Amino acid sequence: MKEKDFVSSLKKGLMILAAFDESNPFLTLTDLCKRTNLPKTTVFRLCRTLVALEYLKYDSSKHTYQPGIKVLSLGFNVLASMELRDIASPYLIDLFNEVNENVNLSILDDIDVVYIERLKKREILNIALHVGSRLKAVISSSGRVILAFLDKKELDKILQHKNLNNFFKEHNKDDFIKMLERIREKGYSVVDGEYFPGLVAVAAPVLNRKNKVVAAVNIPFLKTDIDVNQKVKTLIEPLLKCVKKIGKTLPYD
Amino acid sequence: MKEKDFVSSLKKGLMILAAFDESNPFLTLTDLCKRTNLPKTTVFRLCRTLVALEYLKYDSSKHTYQPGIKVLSLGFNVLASMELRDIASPYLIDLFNEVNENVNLSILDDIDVVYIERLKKREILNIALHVGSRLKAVISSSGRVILAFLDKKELDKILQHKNLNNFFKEHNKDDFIKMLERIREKGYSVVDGEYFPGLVAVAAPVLNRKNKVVAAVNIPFLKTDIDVNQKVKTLIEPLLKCVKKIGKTLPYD
DNA sequence: CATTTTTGTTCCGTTATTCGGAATAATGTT
DNA sequence: AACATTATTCCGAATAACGGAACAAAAATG
Repeated sequence: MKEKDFVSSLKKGLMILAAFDESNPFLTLTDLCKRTNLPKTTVFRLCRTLVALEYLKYDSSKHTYQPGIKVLSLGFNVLASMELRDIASPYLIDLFNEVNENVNLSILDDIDVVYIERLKKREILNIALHVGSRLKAVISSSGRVILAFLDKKELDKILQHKNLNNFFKEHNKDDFIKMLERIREKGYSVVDGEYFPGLVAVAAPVLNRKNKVVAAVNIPFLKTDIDVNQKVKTLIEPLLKCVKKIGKTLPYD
Repeated sequence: MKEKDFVSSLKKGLMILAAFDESNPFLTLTDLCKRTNLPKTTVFRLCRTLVALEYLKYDSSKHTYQPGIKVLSLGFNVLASMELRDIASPYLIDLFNEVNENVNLSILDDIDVVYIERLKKREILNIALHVGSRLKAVISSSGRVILAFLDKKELDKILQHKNLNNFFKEHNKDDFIKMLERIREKGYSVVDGEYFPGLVAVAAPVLNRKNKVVAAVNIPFLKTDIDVNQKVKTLIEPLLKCVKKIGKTLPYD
């Protein structure tokens, strides 16, 4: 289990930073111990270091740690280096204004789909996903549409991933591939309630000028009393226009 | 120089992640050595660890490292935990649509102002600032307006910060404080070309229901041939309305 | 194409540093 | 006030991080 030449204290430190999430922005020392399975003293020492580096903030009155805003600069150095996001952003705003629904931009990372931009309506009910959130590609509308437009070779590599074994116990692989083919023909994907009951999403691929998928834009909505097919129809045209515009604006590979 | 009980390998690992930025998304091993002043072998070992943890990606053909998208999840755990951003976002879109200028939301962190949301026009010329970017509070419109609405005690603490010594060699401190008072009276700040020649920005404070500043919204624009005062006048009203709405929607402290 | 220079990777002995159990201190709880 | 929980300090042991040097692989140069 021991990996060779591996700086474990770095790993442990990052485990601590990663322990915080949306629903747990404040954690005490013991919380962190539980979440990381590291001994108290170790966590304490690492936290002290992270506080000194300002990646963590400590509230001495409540004995809670909180990620410092400085970690943003880590993450955003990645985003900033993504031309895609910059280019897409204005077109996404247009789309958002046109359809008046939430709009997301995501890319494929390993077997996951990661949100890199997100425009949200003012709503009480909102899906707890944000920029940086990950979803299994196989279950999300964006993921499926990206997979559908991938080269066979790349697709195979992903579908063989061990972490998808469970998924393919419940879903026939050949059927899944056939479904992807149908998505490719149509040019967009629709996921209706599979991820979460009552939640529908349509997604379209962003193709660069070499016709390679680089991202996907999706529009999720709740099916209350509306006719889903009708709704999808009204969304598809603006969505497809949007991804086409983004693709055209992208630089060559 | 040695700090007590300090996990230095964690620090070094984070130095590596922090070495990447917008203009340097790809770095080689030697690049990283230069930027961090760490010995080759050490950097190599740390990079190997970060790659294994997927916080770094390695392109073996070009011998370059690149931050993995996974670091996003670190940074965004912070953002996600910020109700403020969530609440403000839709109002910022409204403002953006209304004035058709870039719109930024930022908060104070130490003596810096950090962007936590940013809406951008489709433009060739764009300021190279993004979510996570930091600016000295004393020189930015957002920073100044936040400072202006701070308690005297908090303000003093910031103005005494050692890293501002240089600033207060060139600027008289009393004059600066008087300027802040004027900003407070007006309710907004205007920075005209002080940060960058030809760049103007107006900013207004987001006050929570206890009348405490929690953030600022600003609108930057380039003064080409337009009348700056005129332009400012047209922006102020929508801007002030926007921050008021955000403030009202915020939860109690 | 041969030579030199730069850059990346492995090796390995040394020692500093991380480690974590146990003791102590500080908080909170009943 | 007694107890329980959580945070912090201490310290000796052992590991794991360190970095110089040697080696390998690319690039650059002539």
